[in-house]
Amino acid sequence: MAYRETPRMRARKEATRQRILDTTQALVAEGGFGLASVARVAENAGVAIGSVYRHFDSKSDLFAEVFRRATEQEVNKVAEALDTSAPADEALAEALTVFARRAIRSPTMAWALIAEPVDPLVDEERLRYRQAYAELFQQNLIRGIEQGHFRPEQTPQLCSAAIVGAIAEALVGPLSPAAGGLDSDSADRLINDIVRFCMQAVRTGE
Amino acid sequence: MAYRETPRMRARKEATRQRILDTTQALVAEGGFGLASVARVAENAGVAIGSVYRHFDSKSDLFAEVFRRATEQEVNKVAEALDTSAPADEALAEALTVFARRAIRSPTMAWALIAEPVDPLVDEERLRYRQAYAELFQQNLIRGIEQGHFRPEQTPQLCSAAIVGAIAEALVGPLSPAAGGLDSDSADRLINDIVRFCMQAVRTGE
DNA sequence: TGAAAGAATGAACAGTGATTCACTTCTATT
DNA sequence: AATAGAAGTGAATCACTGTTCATTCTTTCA
Repeated sequence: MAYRETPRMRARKEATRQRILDTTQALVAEGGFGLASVARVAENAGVAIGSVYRHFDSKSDLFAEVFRRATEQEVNKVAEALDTSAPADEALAEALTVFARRAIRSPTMAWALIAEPVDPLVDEERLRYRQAYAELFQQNLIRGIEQGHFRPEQTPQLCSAAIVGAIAEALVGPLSPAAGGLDSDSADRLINDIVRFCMQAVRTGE
Repeated sequence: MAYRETPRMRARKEATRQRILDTTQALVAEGGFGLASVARVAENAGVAIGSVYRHFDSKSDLFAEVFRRATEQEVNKVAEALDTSAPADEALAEALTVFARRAIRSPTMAWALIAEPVDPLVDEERLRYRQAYAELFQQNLIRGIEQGHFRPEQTPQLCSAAIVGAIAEALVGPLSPAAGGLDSDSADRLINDIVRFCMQAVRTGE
């Protein structure tokens, strides 16, 4: 035996792996999973096509991991916003604001994570991700109902789906093909409108 | 000159054209535009692949026309529901019910029309279709605001997008991968929940 | 240094699907 | 019946991607 994996090599391999992941995520943010062909990923990452397959079993695997990474970030941000001692309605408003602001900042990524059809493997991840959101919102809605802020007769699971859909469509639908980015004023107005829409939908009449 | 187009021939051509359109629409309803490859369309329509290109310049053209047809039906149904002398809020509730019921009846078609990424040409049509909905809802919302049923500070265009998104996501998201169809009881409950969500979102607190 | 073993490479392959076009079949007219 | 002109055909072509693997390059260690 003349060769053994050494820490240096392991670190280098890991770095390449991360570079491939970063590159892919950047491509997805730019044009969805559809833009991230293996050839393009390889080129942007500065490796050969074959090397991608040294680090990932298949393109689906790579995509699933990118999806997981990107999603985790988003869910964590929302979870953070909901994890507060403030009243449930305020917490929800804040969480929706965070969600919307981040989606506006990268609408293509938002679309890719929420709605782009990709692959059965990614769809599996997507279910988990929906589940994660649903659980977060569900807890918040239950808390809000207890506190008397939210209407008690609504179905939390459905409402969270409807909220996600409302945000996604309001953002990526009418706005993504339009001029590059919207100025921060209209972005703020948009976020306010969306949050108001969703809050009003779940909130009790006071 | 030995051949001239005759009414009989024109009718036959038109019939084939319609058959291709019908077949394509059926495939889209079954599995989205992705299922409608030219080869499959041709086979199901009982013509050769090349014949499809006698009737349509390209697959994109065919898709755009199918999209237009299918969409027009939906928009008309919603317009019908909104065109009433009843109060604006009742009209909206009815329109949303119609929209949701029809989407539930053919969720794949709903998804294909609302969200499936297809083609720049279809995207153009999609914008027109959004515009059509936005105009319909906008008029209704304006009427409802005048009548004091809807909150005056909301942005009609945004709200209609949010509504479309909420319905779409609530329907196709959590429900399409599940068992084939849902029984009529849970379908009714789902429709009620969605309509309630949207109505509550735009309606004034009374 | 040199041999062993892993890492990297990218041309070649395979699958898919839109589009073309040389050819056949059909229709209407003389 | 003969024929011009249109409709119909589907195998071949083109374009695009994911995946493989024989070959080359690097790293390690005796």
